[in-house]
Amino acid sequence: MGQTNKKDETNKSDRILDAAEELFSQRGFDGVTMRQIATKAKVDVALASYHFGKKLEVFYAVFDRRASLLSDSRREVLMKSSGKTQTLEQIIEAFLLPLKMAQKTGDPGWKHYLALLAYVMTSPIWSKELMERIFDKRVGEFIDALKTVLPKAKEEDLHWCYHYVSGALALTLAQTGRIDRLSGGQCISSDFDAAYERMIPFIAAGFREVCD
Amino acid sequence: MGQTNKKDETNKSDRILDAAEELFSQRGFDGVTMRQIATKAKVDVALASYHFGKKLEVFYAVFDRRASLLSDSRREVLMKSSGKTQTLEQIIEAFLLPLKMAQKTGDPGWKHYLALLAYVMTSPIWSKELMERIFDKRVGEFIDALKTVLPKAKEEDLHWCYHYVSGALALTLAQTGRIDRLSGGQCISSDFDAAYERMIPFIAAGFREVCD
DNA sequence: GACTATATTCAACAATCGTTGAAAAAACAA
DNA sequence: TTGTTTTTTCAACGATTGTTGAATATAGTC
Repeated sequence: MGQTNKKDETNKSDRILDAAEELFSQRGFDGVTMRQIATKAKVDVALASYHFGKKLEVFYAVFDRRASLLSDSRREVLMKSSGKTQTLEQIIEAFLLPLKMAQKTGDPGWKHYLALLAYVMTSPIWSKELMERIFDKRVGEFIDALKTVLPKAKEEDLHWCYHYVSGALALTLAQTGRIDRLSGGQCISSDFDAAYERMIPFIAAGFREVCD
Repeated sequence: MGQTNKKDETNKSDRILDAAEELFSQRGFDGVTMRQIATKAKVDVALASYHFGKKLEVFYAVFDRRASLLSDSRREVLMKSSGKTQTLEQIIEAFLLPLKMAQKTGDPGWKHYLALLAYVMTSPIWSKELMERIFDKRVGEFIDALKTVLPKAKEEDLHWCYHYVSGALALTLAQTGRIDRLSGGQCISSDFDAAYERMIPFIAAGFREVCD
């Protein structure tokens, strides 16, 4: 096999996924052609089909590659902190931590993937089949954790509040650059630290108001 | 002219925009072909080009058609309530009111348009040119109104909090159906009343926590 | 070395894309 | 009516799309 060394950056199979990841995150599934992916990966057009099959399967491969890493990390963090008595803020922080860590790696691939995740989360067509597959499981665990600190909360209210969290998060991951423009440069889309720092107290206060 | 009666539902020019609106909101710009638009509008393929020009200009025409209506309505509501002393909740409610009203018309066109707006808001490529054109102006007015009830707020915090609002709103408008699934049918994506009802106290509490 | 399996390239396919010019139809003005 | 303008249809264009089969190159095994 020519694919023994998985960390080799000259590995063409990985280069294809990297290129596809960046392009899909910016232009969406239909806005990207197989030839654009191949060109960016510096690879022949036919090679992507050889390794992954149809264009749709390339998209799935890109999405799945980091989905489990993210979801597993989220489960681990939530489980680890579950036994102890904890605050609402700590639960929210635990939920956001894997995303923060992914960003912190400095790997541009993760930055692109988070934008792709935002694209999938907000898309009526992709949301169902792709979020259901991996990420939906974690939401139930998150909401269960919230119930321990918000015992009076109605199930319906919890889900709507999670919906707001999910939306705020998605727009952050999307990094559209709009907040840069609206704030006159005072805020920066890619500044995830600034985003998370305020998001936690913002969300916690919202949950307490609606669910407590 | 064959286009005298603007309200005639057999008006082909309008039918094209209606069809394009629905398709673009579901599949995005690149996921829709001129032929799909024409087929849904029951019109020849060439007619869309005749009336609006390039495909991109069809997209712009769809976006612009309702953008000013929405933005003007938002300015009006914000202005009308500006003089009086008002609560944080009232300011937020005023900001959301035009969207609520648009939904309340029962016109499926508006429902599709709001989903299209969510698509544009969360897209790195469309957000800049399309949101800047019309909607960005209203955000400054909204934040100015917030300053009157949150005098101690830092500009940076206000913008980040608005960013969370914008995200929560976008995901609501997108109507992805995910909350239906996660909540086991207890919540429904298209139930804007339920979404807004909780969004206002949620957001208000968040603003107070971060900006007060 | 020879042999095999995997990886990559090349060339080309049918299908579909957005767009256009000319013909035909409809609406309008006189 | 006749003439004029606008709208709509028709047919087709060249370009690009995803995908494939055969040819070539590379790596692995003996």
